[in-house]
Amino acid sequence: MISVMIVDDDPFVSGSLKIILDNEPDIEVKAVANSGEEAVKLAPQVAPDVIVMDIRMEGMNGTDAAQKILENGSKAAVLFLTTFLDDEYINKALKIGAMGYIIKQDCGSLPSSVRAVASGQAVFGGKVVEKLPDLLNRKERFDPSEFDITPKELEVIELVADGLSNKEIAEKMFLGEGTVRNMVSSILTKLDLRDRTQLACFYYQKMV
Amino acid sequence: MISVMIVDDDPFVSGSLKIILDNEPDIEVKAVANSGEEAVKLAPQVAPDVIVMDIRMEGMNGTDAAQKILENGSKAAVLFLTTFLDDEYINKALKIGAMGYIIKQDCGSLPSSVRAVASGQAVFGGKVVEKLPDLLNRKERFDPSEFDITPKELEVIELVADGLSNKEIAEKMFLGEGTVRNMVSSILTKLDLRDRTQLACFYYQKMV
DNA sequence: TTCTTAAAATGACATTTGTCATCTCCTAAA
DNA sequence: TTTAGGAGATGACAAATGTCATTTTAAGAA
Repeated sequence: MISVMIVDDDPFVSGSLKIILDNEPDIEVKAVANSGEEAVKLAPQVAPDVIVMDIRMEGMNGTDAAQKILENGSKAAVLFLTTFLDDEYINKALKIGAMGYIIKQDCGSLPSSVRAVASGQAVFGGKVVEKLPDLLNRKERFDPSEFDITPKELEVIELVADGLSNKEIAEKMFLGEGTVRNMVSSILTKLDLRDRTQLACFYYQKMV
Repeated sequence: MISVMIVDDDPFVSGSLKIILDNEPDIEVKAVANSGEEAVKLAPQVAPDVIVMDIRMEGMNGTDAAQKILENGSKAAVLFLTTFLDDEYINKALKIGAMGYIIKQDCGSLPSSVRAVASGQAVFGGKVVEKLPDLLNRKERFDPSEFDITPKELEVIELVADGLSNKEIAEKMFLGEGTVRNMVSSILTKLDLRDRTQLACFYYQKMV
């Protein structure tokens, strides 16, 4: 039997998660916390095998709470939930030793993810993995807002620096090829560069 | 019902895996391949949801086989098995879009891993995750003689990776523009790349 | 609702790029 | 000496790229 603690500041969400997980014969929700602080307090008493935790919460956020809990000696495997792709958190989640990072939307996969995490495997939402190499390598000594580079443009930059053609980028981002061309063009203007190769060089010299 | 194909060049291992997985009510082993080549051949007919594959095999290795299979349009989620921590393979596995990378030893977690992978989550053995940040940052050293890159070609590569156009490179090296074009073309062939941007990426990822 | 603005797409265009066949030198080996 | 081979060059060509003007679409503000 896998014992679970759920942490989410939205009672509706935590309630739903509890129902989903309690419905599984081999999973038991032992506690529900409505904030990071409460989770830190409950963890030692409950001693769950798995902690399912929202990463973005009012007050103490998910990663900080998890860090505290693990520092306090908990053996729990932490499985983070996120509504969308929070790039910024993945790094920290990995660093503190989280065992999972999945998208809230596909709750259908939650039980199997909990089991996998309980058995010592690490689980990531599919989309997260695709970005993993980029995310871990990025060192951010470049401030995109400085040149008002939009998030979408940043994505294009990373794909160009991965060697993709405009057509490939278009497919990956669900845009028209011409659009990508325009975006690249606009990026080049903003960064005062001439072509995509210079953009790739810029990326590796200034952004990685 | 999750359909699975098992790939391992050790019949004892593949047999054991089949027994373990067939024992699960919601998992069905549809095929067992004893080599990478066989897996590539079988994949289109079997069309499994998940491919459980040994990463280190005689003949075609796991990553190459998986790459081929995915290129052929298979929608399968690939779950790699490894006897211990094969650092070298993780990078490539991630790059080709593998959905799992776990340790053979803890077969107890295999069913739950298969389920998680089938539901679109990515799964990694616990120890793998700890090493992930290091692994992704490390770059394999590049040996120019390996690809018989001439010294002059090496110079061209560096200039391309500096963002220069063919014309600029030609001026700098006192060559014709066409010659530079041919040299770049030859370099691309040798390194199995498509265009100068990919060459620049290659340079920063493998050569600097 | 209408108006406004930003994002996305289109089409036309010049340029760059990558590939290939071919040609000219030049040099080293026979 | 002849010859084979490499480096460099040329021309032709298709494809990809970057730029620009313009249009369509979607979403918000009025």
